[in-house]
Amino acid sequence: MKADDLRRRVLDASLALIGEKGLEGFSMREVARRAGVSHQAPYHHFPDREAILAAIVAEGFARLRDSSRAAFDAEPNAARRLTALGGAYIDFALANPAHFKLMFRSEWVRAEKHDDARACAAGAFDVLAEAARAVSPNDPTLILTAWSLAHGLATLLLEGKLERIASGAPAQRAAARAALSRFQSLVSAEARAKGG
Amino acid sequence: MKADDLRRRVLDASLALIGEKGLEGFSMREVARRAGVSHQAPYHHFPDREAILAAIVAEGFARLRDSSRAAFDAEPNAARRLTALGGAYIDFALANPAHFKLMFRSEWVRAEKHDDARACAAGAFDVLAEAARAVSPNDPTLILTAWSLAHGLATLLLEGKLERIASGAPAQRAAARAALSRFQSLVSAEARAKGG
DNA sequence: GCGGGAACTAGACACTGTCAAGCGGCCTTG
DNA sequence: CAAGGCCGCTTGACAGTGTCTAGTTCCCGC
Repeated sequence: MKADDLRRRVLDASLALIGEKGLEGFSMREVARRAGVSHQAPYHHFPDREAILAAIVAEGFARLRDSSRAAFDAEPNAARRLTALGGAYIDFALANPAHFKLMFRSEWVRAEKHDDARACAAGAFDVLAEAARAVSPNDPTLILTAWSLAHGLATLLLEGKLERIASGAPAQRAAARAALSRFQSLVSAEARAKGG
Repeated sequence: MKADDLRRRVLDASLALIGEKGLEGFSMREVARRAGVSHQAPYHHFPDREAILAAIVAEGFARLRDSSRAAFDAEPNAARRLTALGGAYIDFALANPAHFKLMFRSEWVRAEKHDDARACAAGAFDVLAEAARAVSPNDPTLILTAWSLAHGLATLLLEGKLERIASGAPAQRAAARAALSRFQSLVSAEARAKGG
């Protein structure tokens, strides 16, 4: 078998399995079965079950970092850039639900124990921090407010908890976008009030 | 055994177990062991594992509803009331981490499938909706923005993801409070701008 | 006193994650 | 070319899980 070929196959099988059956449907042995190997073969590439999930977490943070960076570079206006980052955050969560859930559920992966996951997470965070500083340099609270808003929207959306707000996934997605731009206009209104 | 005595003991043992070992440490058989009964006894009070967790979810939403209502009644000013509700939301999450996580993680409990959990959730939601309407009656977006902010803060706090923002749990808690009041001042500034 | 059901126990089954041991082929070294 | 060793993988085992099926014990209404 090609070098690390099985490693990649295991990760792909894991993602497919989680996509089909949800996080609780993930199982070492089922992954091995889907990869067409014995139930112990994956242990030659990952020390244990959590290591597989940690690799997915690292991949997730890397993707989030990259798409955040792309959104950052595409929008020159500082206030709109923060909103664009929020949109990228939500888009990422919806496009990679398995990754996203694992990234923020310590009962599945204790991300801080896995070096590459932590490094990728730091990279993604830095983009957001830079964008928040560009809006108001001396305000450490803005980054937390913006992040929490985007994170809350993404998790509630992903868990289907917004049925009471809007009916159906597309309407919920639109509502989330509206909340983001609402936040942007709140920030802008404050900036104008201070400025004039 | 007294009627429903074991039912309560099972729930308490479950919460204690989750508190000690986390969600992933929860096990039907260990709960039975701690309740001092055979591994099958709990099945006489709950159809399956998820039903135990669903009962915890219902209890959680009931508590959240009650403490939200208390916060609502204690604060007459509409804008400050929304912030107070956000504070109550975060306090609830920190005081009942096992409840809170289960309430919003569909891989453990599909809350919508359990009637009493759904009813209690609706009750809690109504308090928030009423408070948001009091701030601005014709703005369906405000409730989602406020809820998402509080929810994002609570989950990030609970998962220990704010280490990059502030070091140590007390500082992170303070940062979350700051984000909430920052949001309140954003909303107030907008209201003044519109008013004048 | 008796039938029936409710609360509980005991045993089994298929499944899980992981440890230990074994096997075949390639790479290095002699 | 032969020998040794390691790497990737397989097989088998073990303890633990959720849940099904079958008992057992005890109380309550007739």
